Amino acid sequence: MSLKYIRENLAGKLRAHGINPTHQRLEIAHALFSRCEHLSADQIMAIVNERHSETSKATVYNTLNLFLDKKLIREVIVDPNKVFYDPNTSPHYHMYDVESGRLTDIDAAPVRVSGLPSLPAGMVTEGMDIVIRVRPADFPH
Amino acid sequence: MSLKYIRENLAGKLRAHGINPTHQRLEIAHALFSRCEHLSADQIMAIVNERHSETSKATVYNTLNLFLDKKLIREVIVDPNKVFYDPNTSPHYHMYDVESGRLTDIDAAPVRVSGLPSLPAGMVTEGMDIVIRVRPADFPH
DNA sequence: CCCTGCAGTTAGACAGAGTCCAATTCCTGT
DNA sequence: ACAGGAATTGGACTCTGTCTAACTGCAGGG
Repeated sequence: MSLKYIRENLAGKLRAHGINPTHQRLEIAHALFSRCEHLSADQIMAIVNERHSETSKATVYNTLNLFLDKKLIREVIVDPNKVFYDPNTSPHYHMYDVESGRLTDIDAAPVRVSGLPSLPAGMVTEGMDIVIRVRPADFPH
Repeated sequence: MSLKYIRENLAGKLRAHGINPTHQRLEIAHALFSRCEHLSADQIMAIVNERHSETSKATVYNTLNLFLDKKLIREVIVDPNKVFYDPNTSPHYHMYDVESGRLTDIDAAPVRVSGLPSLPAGMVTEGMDIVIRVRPADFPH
């Protein structure tokens, strides 16, 4: 599976979500989807501009918000300082290592949650986030 | 139950958590515990300085972080822009109205979660956060 | 009663994430 | 080649939160 192949897939993926696949958008999508990690905006900008500065901060944010809007990626809010962007849009939850800041996926399929109250009238669920905060056993509390 | 009574309780509460109850700390504790809501740092500062400016930004943040440290309050991270401080330290989860930004408690007692994977070796759980994101049914998607 | 010392508070400078805007560049269709 | 809309850009700006160095105020000892 060549890089070219990945990129062509990416362009199709963007189009499938109604996004015009420009050069910068492909770069950013590639950063997110090639390594399947949770990245923050500044990490993405660093990756995209590794060789030589090609993409501005404004574009990175524009693009990420566009991707969010078109439901190509998800936003994970666990750290008060920054948002993580998650290329995995299948139902899943997260485990957050508070020491290292590392974020791991938890498949939602086997998870069952019961005993939740019913929603207030006129409200609908957008989604449910579960974050398990963990730390190394020897980490100074 | 007079205001005085509430305040004396508060002072005791702070002392019980190893916090020296100064004037500013009591003001901030009162803002959080009298109305049992989820407030952000700037909301707290606005409340405390309603009459005349008495408490600086630095003190508000110092105090909130001190309260967090001493486990008098909890931090709720649902909004990318700001942290909410939660005076309710009993086990509970949250419902977040993405339109209004309003945050409501969900008692943890009746809730059961099963099917979670086991923790990686050497890791311990700090806690589990569940956030149900809701919106009005007629809210423009 | 006045020192001394320390905990708490303060203003303001600073840092980092994210937004906004006006100007420019890039495409695409003709 | 050209016009027009979409995308991108740098830079200024806002906002949340932190840091620092100076200041305040109180408690305990002489």
